[in-house]
Amino acid sequence: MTVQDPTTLLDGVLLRLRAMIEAGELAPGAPVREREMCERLSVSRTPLREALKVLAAERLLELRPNRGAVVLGLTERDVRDMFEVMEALEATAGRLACERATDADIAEIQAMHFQMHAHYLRGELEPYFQLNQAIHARIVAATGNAVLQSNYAALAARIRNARYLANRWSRERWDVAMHEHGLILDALVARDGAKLSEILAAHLRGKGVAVMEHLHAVDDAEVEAA
Amino acid sequence: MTVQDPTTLLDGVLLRLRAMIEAGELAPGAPVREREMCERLSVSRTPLREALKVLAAERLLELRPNRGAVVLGLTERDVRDMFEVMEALEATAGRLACERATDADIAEIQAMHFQMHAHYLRGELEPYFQLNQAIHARIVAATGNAVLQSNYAALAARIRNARYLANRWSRERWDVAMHEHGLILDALVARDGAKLSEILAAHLRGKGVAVMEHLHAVDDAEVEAA
DNA sequence: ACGAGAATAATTGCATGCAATTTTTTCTGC
DNA sequence: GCAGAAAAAATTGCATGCAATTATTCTCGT
Repeated sequence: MTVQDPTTLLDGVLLRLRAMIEAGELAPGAPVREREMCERLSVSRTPLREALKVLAAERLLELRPNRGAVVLGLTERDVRDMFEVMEALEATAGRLACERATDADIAEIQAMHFQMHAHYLRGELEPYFQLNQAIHARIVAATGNAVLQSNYAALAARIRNARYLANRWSRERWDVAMHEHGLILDALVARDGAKLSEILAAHLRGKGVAVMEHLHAVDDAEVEAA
Repeated sequence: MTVQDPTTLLDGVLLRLRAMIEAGELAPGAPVREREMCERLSVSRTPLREALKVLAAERLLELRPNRGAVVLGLTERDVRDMFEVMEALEATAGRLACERATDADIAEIQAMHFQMHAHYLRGELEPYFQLNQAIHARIVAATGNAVLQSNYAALAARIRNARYLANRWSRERWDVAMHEHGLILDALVARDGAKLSEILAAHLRGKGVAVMEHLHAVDDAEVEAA
């Protein structure tokens, strides 16, 4: 009669490990020692090892036979590749969402948009990002396409783990993004699928470019530090 | 010093299980009993159970807590959703492949195309399908985008498991598909990304429609049989 | 007979133990 | 001192055992 809501230990371990990776508590490149992590999560090696296999399948970890697991970081190429795929997925999502979203879906997204706008005006970066992600995910969900949704979510999760992407935006970039979000909402409300698709793709390309630039900036800084 | 090439037992089990599912040896809805499968694969429950978790993460199995694993079939909606996503991925692949494929890539795809055409002329369905799949996969690979490639491969694998999709084509449908493949090759050779993207999307939509129709035909037959 | 409920069997989830591999430490010879 | 080998320690991969849950069979009352 304990408080174990996650149906199984494995589920709990998966949730906790994913959270730790996303939080950066387990940084990219960090090895995951089994016994140590077992103690930390208070489970035996069996469910932990099962979780490691699953996370490796999700490309969050790499399993080196006989040599343990390490948290996967993202190379510049990974980021580029992922943005390209997300662009394709979001473009499709935009088109389909305009066809299939219920009015309630759109109303909800609209509400999120305004709330995000408020955070933007107040310069509250973190809540802004949170809602930003939520809006994009919500548009994808509004397509009613579960496969699209899960593929998108998997990519979003992987990208989120590269935390350096999130913070540090130029004011300009932020302004542009917010403006684009206005266009996104307009197209959605008008149910103009072609336009929404196009705007989402452009929006994501912009984001991708910004991220890549920032990646370079980080690299340069590291080079100088070395 | 046995002949165990797969680095680890888990890998071997994964390979064999995937093959069994794809071959229909494990039909959709069939439960996977652990001990039984362990005997069949000559491994203990540990690596088998790890494999089950991974396959569940890949949506090939469903894990019902305390009640074992079952092979997942595809609902009509699943098929529709998956074709929509594949269409998006292939369209993107077409565009990127035209930008980035090497001449060697294109030459190889061209060779596969002609070989496939030969099978078409001889009415050899199975080899045709094999090459058909290989060509699409090869175009995706030619983008150099590993994320795109793995997402595409995962979807293709899941769809392949619904084997009823494969056989049973109308002659017309086959002719149309072969014709479209000609256009695909032309666009690729001309490195016309926009066109290739468009053709691939249309090609996949056609395939999707054919599959859905066939699905309905199967359903109707089953209804009559009942 | 038939169905509800108890007893039994089978199955899953997890912990632990052991062998094989890898990593670290300690030795040895130069 | 130090590079390299040998030994020790640690870590992973896998098998097995046990408790808990689920499925099956049996029993008994109507």
